[in-house]
Amino acid sequence: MNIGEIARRAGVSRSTVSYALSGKRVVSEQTRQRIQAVIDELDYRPNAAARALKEGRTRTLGLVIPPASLRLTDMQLGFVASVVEAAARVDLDVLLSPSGGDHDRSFERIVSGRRVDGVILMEIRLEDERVTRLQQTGLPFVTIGHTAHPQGTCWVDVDYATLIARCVHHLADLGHRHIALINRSAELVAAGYGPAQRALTGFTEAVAQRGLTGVDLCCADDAPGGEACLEQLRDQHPDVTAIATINEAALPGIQRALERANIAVPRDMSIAGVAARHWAEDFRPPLTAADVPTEMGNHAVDLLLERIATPDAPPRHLLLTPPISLRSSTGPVPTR
Amino acid sequence: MNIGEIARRAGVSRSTVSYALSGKRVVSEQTRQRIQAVIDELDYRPNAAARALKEGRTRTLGLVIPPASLRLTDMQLGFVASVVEAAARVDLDVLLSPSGGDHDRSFERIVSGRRVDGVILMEIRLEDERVTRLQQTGLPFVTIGHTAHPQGTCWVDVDYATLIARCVHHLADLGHRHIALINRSAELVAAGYGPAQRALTGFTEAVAQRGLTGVDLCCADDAPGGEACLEQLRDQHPDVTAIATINEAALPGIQRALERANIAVPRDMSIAGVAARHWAEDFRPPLTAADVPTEMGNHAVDLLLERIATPDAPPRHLLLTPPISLRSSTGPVPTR
DNA sequence: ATGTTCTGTCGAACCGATTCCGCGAACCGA
DNA sequence: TCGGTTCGCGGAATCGGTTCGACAGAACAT
Repeated sequence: MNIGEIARRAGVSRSTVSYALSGKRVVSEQTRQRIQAVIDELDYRPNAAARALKEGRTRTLGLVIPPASLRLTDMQLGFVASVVEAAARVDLDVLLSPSGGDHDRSFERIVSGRRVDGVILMEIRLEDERVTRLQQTGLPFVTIGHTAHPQGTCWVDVDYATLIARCVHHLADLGHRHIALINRSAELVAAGYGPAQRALTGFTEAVAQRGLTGVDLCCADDAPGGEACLEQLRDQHPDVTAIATINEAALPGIQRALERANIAVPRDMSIAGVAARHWAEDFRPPLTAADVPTEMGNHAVDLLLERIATPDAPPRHLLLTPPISLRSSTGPVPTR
Repeated sequence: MNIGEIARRAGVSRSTVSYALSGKRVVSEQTRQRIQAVIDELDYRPNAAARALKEGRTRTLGLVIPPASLRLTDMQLGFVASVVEAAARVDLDVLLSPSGGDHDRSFERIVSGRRVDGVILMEIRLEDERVTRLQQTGLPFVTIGHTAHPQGTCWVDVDYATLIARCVHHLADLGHRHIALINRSAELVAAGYGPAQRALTGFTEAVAQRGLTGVDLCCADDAPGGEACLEQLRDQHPDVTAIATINEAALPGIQRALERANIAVPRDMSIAGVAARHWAEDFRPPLTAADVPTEMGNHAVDLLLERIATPDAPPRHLLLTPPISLRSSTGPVPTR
């Protein structure tokens, strides 16, 4: 069922079929219709491999995700979904590569086998060999999150530093003087994971600027982690009246621990943070938070398409600072 | 950086390079080493499109997921992850196709453009045109979940009917006489979504068999849905003392509603169900539940590889019935 | 010395598309 | 009637691999 078969049945040459399909040269209306009839009848569609070979592009985007063993967070999942959706809208397919290490077979296959026209890299580290590798090969790429040296690359990221700082300012405006940051897991912080690092930076600066006392805690990225972290907080820092957090997965545990300890939100404790909308809305009471834009994947695809079209244009960045939605989890500092 | 370049630098013909790489013909040890040296130096890797064109296979699997707009459940996400992981283990890539409708462009591209060697279909409906389409084309495929006429196809599924029946029997053994089924959303049930349908069947039969009174409720697949559903249950069926559910996403809401109403689990209400392990373990108290095997994706990949290797072998099924893990959410019926 | 087998390599065809070059027919104005 | 332009189409090269058949030279048997 190849183009030759179509050509034979329509009584034309293969090139004519190709031109009729692509419209890159004029084909008389009646031949075009004859060809189209045969194509419809046989349900012909050009072979992707042959086309990719000749054209030098695959109409496929690579999406490098964290290895499957790690459970993806809702936020990450949201990225994947929006990338796939955005790609589908412009008729591109998405090839998945679960790659953690640096010389991952799947990553190499995709990159050096020219299986894709461009790559979107999720969950990058501050120093990331995959970025260097991609720069070597010259394959267009966009990262979600950015490295320590983000000048030469194209990326889209959430401005965690600013967002957490805004949370701190908001809480300080309400009179809170002792604020805790509930960060991501200790491993991630130790590994130099960008969002965790930048949240800490933003927190520290804002706290200093407002002359507050701040404590920062690492917290495993799940409900039990949140519970444990809140226990620790109550134990070691009883004077804290407000929490800022970027650890959405810990929220259910935090909530549970608060309820058990009979700490009312926001009467006894205020909480603000950065989280995917549904985490914030599921919290009781609904969480005052900057909703992490799920359309980040769309932006990444847009940037990548630009980059594929004009590889020599200076790389563009996108640092998103979504507004903080005031819900009901923050209030004035308790009068004791 | 193609095979010709390697051949020239190594002073051999292109075919010799190919044979040295594939080992399909003997190449003298010294030429092999010379070729390998050049390959290492230039970091050469064969072009995937050219290879796919000649070999007639792409070394890629297609994974058809629900459209991105619908938030994937944790269970579905687990499938995706385990499929990707299993594929990576055998050096296959995974192409994603977010396809809901029947004549989805992305689906058609993958299927008729011969972009993949086989397809894994998630979230199929009882009547699913995509299955018919795949049967037409002759492309090997495996479904996760099965249609109304599952004889001719290859699938892997969870035996929701049996699992829910077991939950009912377990609860009946504990003395419960009034049991509620909290099913998936009304839309899914109406659409003939297999798991929801089979859960209902298993529930109805088991309830009848044990002579119990059973009520079944649909419930939106999220925390607010669970809350609402439990309110409804308390309101309309106050004599229910036990719940069976397959709606893992509603669990947090169910828990919240129970806590607010001061209904202790399992003292006042027993709950059992089918859920991904982490939902069950996050529940307070930990949920007695059949843990949906995350390795379902692995099984799907295995079946698909078999099918690709021997397309004419009779299709195999896999109906998984994981054991119910007794945790602490079920107990004897309350004495009033 | 001659025929046979075995080794290692090469040349060329092929997979299925795209695209450049050029050819014949129709058409036009002079 | 002739030269030039336009239109529609066919032929052939090409992308980068794989694989089949052939073939030179060495090794071996007769």
